[in-house]
Amino acid sequence: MENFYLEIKHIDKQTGARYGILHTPHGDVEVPMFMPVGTLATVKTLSPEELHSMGAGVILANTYHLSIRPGADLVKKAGGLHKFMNWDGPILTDSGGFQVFSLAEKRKITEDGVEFKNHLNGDKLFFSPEIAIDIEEKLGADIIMSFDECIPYPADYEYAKKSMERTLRWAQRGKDAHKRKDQALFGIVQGGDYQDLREECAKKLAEMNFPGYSIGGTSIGEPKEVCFRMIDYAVKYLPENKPRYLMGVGSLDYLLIGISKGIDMFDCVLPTRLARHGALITSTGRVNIRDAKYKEDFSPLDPNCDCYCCKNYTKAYLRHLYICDETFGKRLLTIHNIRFLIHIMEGARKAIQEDRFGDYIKVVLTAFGDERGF
RNA sequence: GGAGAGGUAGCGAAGAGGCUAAACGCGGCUGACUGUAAAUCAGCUCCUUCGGGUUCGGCGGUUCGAAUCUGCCCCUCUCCA
Repeated sequence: MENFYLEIKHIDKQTGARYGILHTPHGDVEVPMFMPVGTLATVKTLSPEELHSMGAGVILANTYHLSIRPGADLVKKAGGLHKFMNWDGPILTDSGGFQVFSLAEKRKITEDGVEFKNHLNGDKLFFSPEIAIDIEEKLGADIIMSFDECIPYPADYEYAKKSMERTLRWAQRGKDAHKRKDQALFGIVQGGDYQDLREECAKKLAEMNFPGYSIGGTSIGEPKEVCFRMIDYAVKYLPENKPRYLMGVGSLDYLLIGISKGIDMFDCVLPTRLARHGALITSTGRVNIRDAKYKEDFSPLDPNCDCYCCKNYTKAYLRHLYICDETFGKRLLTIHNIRFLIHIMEGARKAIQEDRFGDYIKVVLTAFGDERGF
C-alpha cells in the first residue's frame, strides 16, 4: 500500500536503534513509539484530546472484544473506528490472536480457525484468518494484525513448531482475504523460544512481503533474556525498511532494550492497568501511591515529569483519591503513566538521532533503579 | 418507674459448651499486574524475644473444658408511663 511506509531517518551508532517516521493514512508518527491500548475503543479513563495532548501517536483496539460488543457491523455503520471513537490519529487493531492465549480455556483451535466461547455469555464465536480480516476491515484501523496463535511459555518444541506453521498459513490466508488498500496488514512472528522456529517464521513472513512485522508471543511470563533472544532471532530476518512491532511490551527495560535491537513499535496495557491499580512508573522508580508513606507527601509524583498530573497535583492528593476510589484519581494516574512512557520514547528518539542511545538506556534505567524495569 | 432487646477484635456482625485467637464484611497495611474476562487479584491485620501469652462489658460460680451455662454488678438501645 502506497500511503503506508516507514521512512528511516537515522540509525544510532551506539546500538543500531532506528529513528524514523511512520506514514499512515491518519497521519505521520515518529518511531520508536509506545502505543497505548484501547481494547474497547477507548484507552481506559482517557479522552482522545488528552491522548493527543500527551503525544500519543497510534492507539490500539481489539478485534475480538469489539466484535462481541458493539459488533463490527455497528462500528462500520458508525463510520469506522476513527469516527466512532473520535480519534483522528492512526489506529491499530489486534486480531484476537492474543485472546487465543488469554482465553485459552474458552476456545478450541483447528486448522480452519478458533472456536471461542465468548467470555461474557459463552456464545460461540468462530474466528478464522478470513473472519478476523473481515472484522478488521469493518473496524477500519490503519494497521491491522494477522490472526495468529500466541502460544504460552513454556511450550514444547513440537507444539511450537506446529502452531508456528499454522500461524504462517493463517498469515497467508489473511493476506489473501485482505482487500482494503488503506490498511497495512502485519504478519506476526511466532515460534516460542526456539531459534530455528523464530527464524523460519520471520523468513517466511518476509517472503510474503507484508508492509510491517510483529513479534508476538513475548512478555507472557518468560524470563527477560528469553524475550530478548526471541527478538534477536526474528529481527535478523525482518526487512530493514519495514516497521517492526514488539507486541505486548511496556516495561521500561524491555522498551529500551527492544529499541536497541531495532524495534520501532510497542504496545502494552501495563501503564494503564498499573495506573488504575495505583502503581506508577516514575523517573526514579516505581511508586505505589496507596502506601502510607505518601499520606502527607505534598510533592509531585515525579518532579521530572511534564504531565498534567505531575504539574498540578501532589502525592497526598493522588493517594487520597485512590483510597477513596475516585475516578478522577485513576484518570490522573493513567495520564501520568502514559505520558511518562511517551516522554521516555521522545527522549529515546532524540538520543538515537544524536547517536547516544546506548548512554540513554543506562541513564534511564540507572535512575529508575529497579531490576524489574517498570 | 414499667416492659423488652443487647454489650464479641479499630468498626459492623456471625458464633450459643471442646473442631474458636474467634466466620464474614468494612476500615487499615503490603504485594502483584506486560498484543486488557483486570477501577482487578493476593497476603497481612490481639500481643509476642515465635517457646508462648492474654481475649468476647466487669467480678464470681458450674464444668475435665466457657465468648457460649449461671449469680450479682455496670453500661447501651427501643417501647410504655
